[in-house]
Amino acid sequence: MARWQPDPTRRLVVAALELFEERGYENTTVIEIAERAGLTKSTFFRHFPDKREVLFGGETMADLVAKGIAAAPESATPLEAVAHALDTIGRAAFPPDRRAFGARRQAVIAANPELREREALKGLRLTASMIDALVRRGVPDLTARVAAELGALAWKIAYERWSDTSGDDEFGAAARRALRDVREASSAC
Amino acid sequence: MARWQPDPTRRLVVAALELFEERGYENTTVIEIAERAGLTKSTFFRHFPDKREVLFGGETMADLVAKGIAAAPESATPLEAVAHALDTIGRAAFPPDRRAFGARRQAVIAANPELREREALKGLRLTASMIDALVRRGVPDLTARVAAELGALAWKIAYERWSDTSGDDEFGAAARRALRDVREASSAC
DNA sequence: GCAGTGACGGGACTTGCTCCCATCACTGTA
DNA sequence: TACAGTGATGGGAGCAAGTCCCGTCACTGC
Repeated sequence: MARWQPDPTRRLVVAALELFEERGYENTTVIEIAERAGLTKSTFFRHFPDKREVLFGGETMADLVAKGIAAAPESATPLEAVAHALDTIGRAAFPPDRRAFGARRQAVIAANPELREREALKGLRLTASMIDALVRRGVPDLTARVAAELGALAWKIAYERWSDTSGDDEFGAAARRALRDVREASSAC
Repeated sequence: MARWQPDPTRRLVVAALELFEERGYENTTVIEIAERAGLTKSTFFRHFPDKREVLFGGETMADLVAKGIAAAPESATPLEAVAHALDTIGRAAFPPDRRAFGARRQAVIAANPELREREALKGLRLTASMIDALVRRGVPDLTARVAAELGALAWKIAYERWSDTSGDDEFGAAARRALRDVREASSAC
């Protein structure tokens, strides 16, 4: 018999999400999460640097976006490069079967200030990563900052729509629509 | 003789900033901050909800921006309303004699992940507040979100320039220039 | 003179998080 | 078959953040 059950990281995430839904983030102890996953506190902190991160670990969106922007055709404008990146990400990190998980995760995050704070930090990282990738393409600094900010907003809107709706959209389509909407709105400011 | 020294909140902020500069945020204990201010841990947590907040408390930028947007002339476009708000804030919350403090504060925040995280949350609050104020003016939701995002970026750039430079600019002027730059950049995306 | 009031001191307690060491199924090698 | 690594986990000591509750005492108004 195997010494340990497989995929401890995933088990911790599932246990945490369940407990946060049942009794709220702040009424849940790291020890309780670990126990439900059949592990201990020590092991929890070997898989995640802190309690909040259990809902944010895994695929780092910032890296994916940076790669996507770098891979965009050279002729693309800044926002077109961002669109290319969002499209790539949709295929890589948001398969349709993860939508239900995404919706539950979003609800838990929205209900807790600490988790919203961590989400805000991830947003900053995403933006910083986009700025960096755009500057590497030769985009002027200020233009890159604006394009990244608009791209991050589009990403946020797309993720909201994708996880909230019960339709059968894929993330890429939602992202394209969101970016188009953001573009239109920015010319109406 | 008075029972307590005056302005305990300010004394705590000053003590915290000094200690963070001397030995770093994470090598500084709440007890140490309180002791340098001539107080105790209990009193610290009566003035601030947590350790991070000691550098973010006080004038809440989100409220000021909301008031500034609401007070803008009715004919103003979304971004003009934002400009009006930034201008008002400059006069109210960023007198020239606070620039040195602002620069020290920024350096400490930049050096620590926890403080950057809190700053990111404040940024979200600022944006949310701007969106709300714009929607109240009848601005469509998506337009409001984009204008708020651009406004928040302008605010950030203005604060960076204002606290970093040794010139004699006032915050309002820096904000106007930043918003104009952001506007130009957004049409180059 | 005298009973509130309210800011502060102080200590007990929970929990997040770190560190260090022991355990033991699995691995490759002789 | 034997045997010394390896590496993920268990477990416990310890520190600091943050909460709670209660006592203290200069100030206040009557």
